[in-house]
Amino acid sequence: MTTAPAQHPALPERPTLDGLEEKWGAVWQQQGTYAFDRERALTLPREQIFAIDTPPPTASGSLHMGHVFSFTHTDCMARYKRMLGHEVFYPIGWDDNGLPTEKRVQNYYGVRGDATLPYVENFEPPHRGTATSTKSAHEVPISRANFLELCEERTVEDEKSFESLFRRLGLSFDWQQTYRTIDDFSRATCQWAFIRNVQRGEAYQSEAPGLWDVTFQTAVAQAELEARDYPGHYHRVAFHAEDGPLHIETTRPELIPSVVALIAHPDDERYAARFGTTVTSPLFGVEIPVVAHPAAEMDKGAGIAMCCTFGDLTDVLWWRELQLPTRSLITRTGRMHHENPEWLVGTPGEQLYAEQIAGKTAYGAREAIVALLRESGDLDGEPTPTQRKANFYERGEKPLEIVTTRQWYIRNGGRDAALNAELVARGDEIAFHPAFMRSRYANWVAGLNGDWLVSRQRFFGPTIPVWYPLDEDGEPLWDNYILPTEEMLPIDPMADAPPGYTEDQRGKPGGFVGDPDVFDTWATSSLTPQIALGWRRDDELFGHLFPMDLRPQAHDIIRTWLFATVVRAHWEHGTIPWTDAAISGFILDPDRKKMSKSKGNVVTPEDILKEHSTDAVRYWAASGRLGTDAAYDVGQMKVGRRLAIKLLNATKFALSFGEVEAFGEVEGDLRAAVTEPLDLAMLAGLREVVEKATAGFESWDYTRSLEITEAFFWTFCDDYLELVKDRAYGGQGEGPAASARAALRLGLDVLLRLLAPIQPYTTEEVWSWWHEGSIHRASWPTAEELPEGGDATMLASVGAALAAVRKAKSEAKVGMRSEITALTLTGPHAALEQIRAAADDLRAAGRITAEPQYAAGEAIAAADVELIPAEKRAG
RNA sequence: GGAUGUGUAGCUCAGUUGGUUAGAGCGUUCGCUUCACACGCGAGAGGUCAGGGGUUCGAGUCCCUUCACAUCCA
Repeated sequence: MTTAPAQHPALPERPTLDGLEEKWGAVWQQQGTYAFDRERALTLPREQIFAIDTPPPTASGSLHMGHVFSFTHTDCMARYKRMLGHEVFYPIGWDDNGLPTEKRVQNYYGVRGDATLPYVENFEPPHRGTATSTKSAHEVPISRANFLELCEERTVEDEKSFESLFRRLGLSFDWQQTYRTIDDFSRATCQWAFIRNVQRGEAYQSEAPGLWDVTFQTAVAQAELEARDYPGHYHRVAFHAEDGPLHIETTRPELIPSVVALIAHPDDERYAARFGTTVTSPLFGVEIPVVAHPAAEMDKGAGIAMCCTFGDLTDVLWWRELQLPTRSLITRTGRMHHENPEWLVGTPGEQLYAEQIAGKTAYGAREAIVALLRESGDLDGEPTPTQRKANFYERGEKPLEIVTTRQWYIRNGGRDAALNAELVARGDEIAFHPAFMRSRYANWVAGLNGDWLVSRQRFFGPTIPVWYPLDEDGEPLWDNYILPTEEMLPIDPMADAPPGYTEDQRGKPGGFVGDPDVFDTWATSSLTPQIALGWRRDDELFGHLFPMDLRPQAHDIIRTWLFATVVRAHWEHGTIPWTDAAISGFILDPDRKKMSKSKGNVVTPEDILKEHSTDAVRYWAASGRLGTDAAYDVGQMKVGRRLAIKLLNATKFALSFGEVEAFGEVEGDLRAAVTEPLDLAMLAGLREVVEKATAGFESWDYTRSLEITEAFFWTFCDDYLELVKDRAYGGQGEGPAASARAALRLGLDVLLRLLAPIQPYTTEEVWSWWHEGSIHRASWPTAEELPEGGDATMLASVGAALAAVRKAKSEAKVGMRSEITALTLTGPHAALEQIRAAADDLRAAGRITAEPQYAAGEAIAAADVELIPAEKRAG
């Protein structure tokens, strides 16, 4: 029930948006306005809780308008749910681990992690943000532990700038519900979830050819790949057979020493006679078979390809399906093996390899081999330039190599059709907003071709909690791996000894070694629901709130973050991790280009917020629908700013007419004071607005809700407020004045609450002028709280009559103060009746001094207007 | 090449199960110091709904097709 306080509202002389962020930000923080009430949540039925799996920003990453955009979307929903009375669980975490942080630390401090170095006490890095060179030669190698200390230092600092932005943006997080993906609890959660996967057979280790980044020297997963055009040259090279040369075309002649087969398409007539025969490789003289496989592309190059284990993923396919030998040449550093490969022993190529190839980079080896081919006459013609698609690590600059390594994998349906179908079905259980984003998910899952590789040969991340016993010769017994117990977590197998061993047995025959790797960053962030809700730490809360309600995120990481989270929840809990996924689009610059640092078109969000005010920027963000890319549009921010200022001024004006009680009989219930048909008409229109605005939020369309409310608010200001202001001042007596004042208050009370999720600062400021408590803890408006009995079309009719009067003055090019001494209003009969019923309001607003004439007509219009131009004021 | 989305006023975008003359804001033009707001108010101009074909009494909306753009995956 809306009640008017006894004292006159304290209205500011000249309301302003300036300073509202500081003023209300401090109040919200101090009063815990957005605090999550765990005890209340546990007593509520699940459907009255709204739990959000907030995206933890990469602390070392840059702040950009995309953060402002998507976080505002989620915050609008969170605020709506909170006003509905839901207990909102809205945590904020920081994604610290991973390569972005390592790169930032390397550049910021001028250091490089080196696992072979010992820890140095009180290490002082050469730079703190002052490094001028990013060349690795200028980086100081430091121990893993020292490196981790610097990662820790840097991320804590970087988090502060995010916090500052998020607070100014007015995000209604509970800042007590925070986590860092590198903190002890997150690491323990990550390790324990993995151990459970291992124990149930959902994770396994395998020695297999995999994608490898030679720059970062780490394995890379399918989800981190990026196919890019990469310039190369086709080299037409002759292989030798008894009946003459067989030419192939290759972009990677340096791999000729490791060729294991020549492969053509089974339907390719040109090579049909060759299948089953052998040829010898040029220079090296290794005998290899010519075989058929449908993956050979007939129209590419010569139509016959050399298979090297391994040059690319097709080689891996052939190697697996045709059971070809493994002849690995490229090492983890990207250089050719130093030792002579055993398959070259005794061939003409043995000496050649040792002298010309061993230890060279792939590029150097290529140059050498091309020169040798030219010399031997096996190079046919000159190399011709070509563009090929090569796989890159998304953060890397060199094409990935394929290297055989021992790694850990989590099963994700990439090698198991039944599991794949189950995971696709999980996607069907989740409501995507917008719904078409489910296709992204389904396409990705269906297209997987391998399990999820989680080992990374990096530093800053939860360690893989596994030890391997060593046999009497000091060789690891991989399959007898040792896992820690739950109480030990988090552990570092490179620093902690496994159960039953002591540290001095590390690396000794009969002792143990630790797995040196860390987890893929998604292996931790795929557990954000578990981390945020305190799985294993607060099982009561976790049990009640999991699965959560909402995962908000951008569409580019559906294949990574969203999918990985689904995989982990599927294995550990047998459920989806949340019921809804809200997918935000990207921010494009005005030229419709994606904004990015490399394009130099980024703007600094905090500056934008200060320049336009938070509520203005939030208005822009809330004007972008889920799933739709949005333009960075200063114009929209200005519109939002105008709306906010209008809220200030209109509310001040509406309250300034005086208290409703002054006219007696009201007894606090404003609804009883609303008696005039025009006032009831306005409120009837608002009842419809409340229903539509609520329906908008319910269908995750906060933009629709905003549009509906905003449009009504402008009509409220331009037409209704103009029509009733004379009456509200008392121009028609006390009862009609009370009706207008009460209707204005009721209307604004509802309008402010409808806009509160979008413009939290302005609505809070205005609300405070005549209410106790935060608007953000007030209840979401309902149609029922407004009086019935009005006819919403009446305001439209009277408003149209007012517009007709204004048009007459505008066309006469006179001021709106000009007096109208005669006019005829035309329109449909019903509309004229409505206008007649509000004739006094219309005459006051239009300065119509004569009694208007009424005449039937099609549209509402003013005719036969006589007016006296207002005297122009001096100055 | 595949998937998904988009194409409506100069710009940014709405347009519900198909239903009068296709809407809003910005910008633009003209006018107005009107006792909340000049960060304001009022009025006007501005569209072959990407092209073509079809279904229908009726299509921006449904179907087919072509084109363009974007994103993701090959």
